[in-house]
Amino acid sequence: MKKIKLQIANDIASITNLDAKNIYEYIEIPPDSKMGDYAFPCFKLAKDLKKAPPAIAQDIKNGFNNISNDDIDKIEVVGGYINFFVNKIQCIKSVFNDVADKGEFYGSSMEGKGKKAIIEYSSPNIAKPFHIGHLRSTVIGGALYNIYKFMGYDVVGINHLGDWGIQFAKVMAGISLWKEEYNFDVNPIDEILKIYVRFSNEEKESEELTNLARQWFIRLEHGDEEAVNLWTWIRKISLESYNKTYDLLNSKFDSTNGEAFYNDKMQAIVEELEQKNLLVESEGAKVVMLDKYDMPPCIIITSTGTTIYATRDLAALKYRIDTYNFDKMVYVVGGEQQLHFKQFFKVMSLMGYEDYVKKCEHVYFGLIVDKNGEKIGSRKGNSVLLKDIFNEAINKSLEIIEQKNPTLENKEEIAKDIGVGAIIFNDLSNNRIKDEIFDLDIMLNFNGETGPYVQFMYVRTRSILEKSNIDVCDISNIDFSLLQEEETFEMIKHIAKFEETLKNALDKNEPSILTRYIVTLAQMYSSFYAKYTIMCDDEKTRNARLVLTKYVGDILKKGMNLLGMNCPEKM
RNA sequence: GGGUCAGUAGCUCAGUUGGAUAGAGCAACGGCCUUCUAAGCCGUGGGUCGGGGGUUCGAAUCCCUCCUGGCUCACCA
Repeated sequence: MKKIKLQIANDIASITNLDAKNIYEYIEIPPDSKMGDYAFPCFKLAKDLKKAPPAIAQDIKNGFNNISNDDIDKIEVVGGYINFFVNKIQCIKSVFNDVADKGEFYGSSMEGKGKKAIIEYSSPNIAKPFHIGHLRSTVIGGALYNIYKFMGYDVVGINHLGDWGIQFAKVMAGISLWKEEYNFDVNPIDEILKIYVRFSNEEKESEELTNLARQWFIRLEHGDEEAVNLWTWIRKISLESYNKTYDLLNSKFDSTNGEAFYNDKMQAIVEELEQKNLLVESEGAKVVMLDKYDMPPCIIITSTGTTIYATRDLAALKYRIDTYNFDKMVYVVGGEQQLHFKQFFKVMSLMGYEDYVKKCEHVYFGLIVDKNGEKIGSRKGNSVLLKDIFNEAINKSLEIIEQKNPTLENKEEIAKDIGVGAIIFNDLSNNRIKDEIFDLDIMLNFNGETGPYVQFMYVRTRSILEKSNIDVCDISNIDFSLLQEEETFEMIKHIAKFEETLKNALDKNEPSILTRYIVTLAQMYSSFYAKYTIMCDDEKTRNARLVLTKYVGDILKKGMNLLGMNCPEKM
């Protein structure tokens, strides 16, 4: 398909003596396929050629009379548009050959070859259990990780754990005060959360508690043995609990170097800032003034002498520059932190790392809100733990399976794929910048643009293929003219857009582009399935439809896997 | 108040970077199971693209202005 568009661009270019690249950019797809497969609007040429658009269109059409192009069946002029009708059989043939050639790599490209991308995502504060606020970064980052990899990048996924800082010290202070009142044997991470919540509440009444937490953090930064031991213990049990969730979400990290990892690298950054005359004292803290850039100061050392997240982000980026020499550095962090990233990027630029800062991008996203549009947070005590949400989703899926398909084997495993997949899919189905409404009933609805719907369509394709005994890998005998019906051809055109879709999703760091692509494909296949009998009596037609079924299934599966979803073979 | 993101059908959102008659899903209503999974399909209704101005062959899209909402504005991350 791409080749056909390119050919049209070249032909128009040779007729008009214009640059083929620009022409290619102008070519668009008509709103209705009855109007053609490609269209070239001539309005943009009107000024240069000093002619009315319809006349230009007619001229170009006439020009095509002298060019032989087997891929094009018909050319029509409508107003200022030239509409091209491609030869369907040629087109189907080229798509099928392309899919067959590339196999499981269909849709990938060489775009990222030889390039290194770092994706920082998930990055929870591990002194607390995994709650709903951590979901988006984990899911969006995970999808980007997979997509970058598929597009040929050498990817480093970093879980920049929040295992340092005053927050962590609050938990430590809380434990030191109240450890006798809690039992850490059974479910230590839950007890730690209770302590954190209690500390946060009591802190509002007592400044002493805040001071105590600061003391603990100072001790930790100075390597005090008791503090370090306590820190090590909290980190270990937190990670154990986190890994259970990461397993469910298929999250993969190449590094879990969190903030603590940079503890011994921050002194160097502070010194470098001092050397470059960027640090000033203000209200007892050491800061970089950014008023020239219309931003508040960036705090590097607090008035109590400890570091802060900006310090750690600076040290981390410096370390990554030295260690990885990346081509792209993507921070998957919530939109609340936009100012922080702008500040920290600016400071890094001022230090002379502008070339690297240009390769950095803060990929942010909206909040998760409940049905009433209220933010779901962990501070007000209405904390929603991710493991509880997953359990609820999985249980609901199981109930539905019991209802719809009680004889299914391996129900628990499948319910897990459906429940977790529904949550991932929901998270990735809207533009990531918008707030996400978290409503399990909507995402588990099997009708509509949901994870279960897409999974079900995939299962259908597998179910049919299982019944057939033909070798669907061999397309040498397929009669492509049997797939020319309107909707079928539309679906094949959609298949041809897979690579473009992935490239787009990558360029914009926007997994929802892929999600919507998959939904559309699933819908198209579902209509196809309802309208035509795939296992029909005519062998040639059956074979053609089966091959198409296989390709659709493969792409659906690939797409879901890239998003981080599992896909059951039966459901 | 400053910064920033957003405002499209009753609800949740798309809209190919300025193109042809603004599209999906949910919800509502009406059809379709004796055939490959009805966990599905088909159809109907539903719009001042937040308001107003401007730019031009052409605007949901670009510029200006106003209105509304989210996030954020130095020692939490």
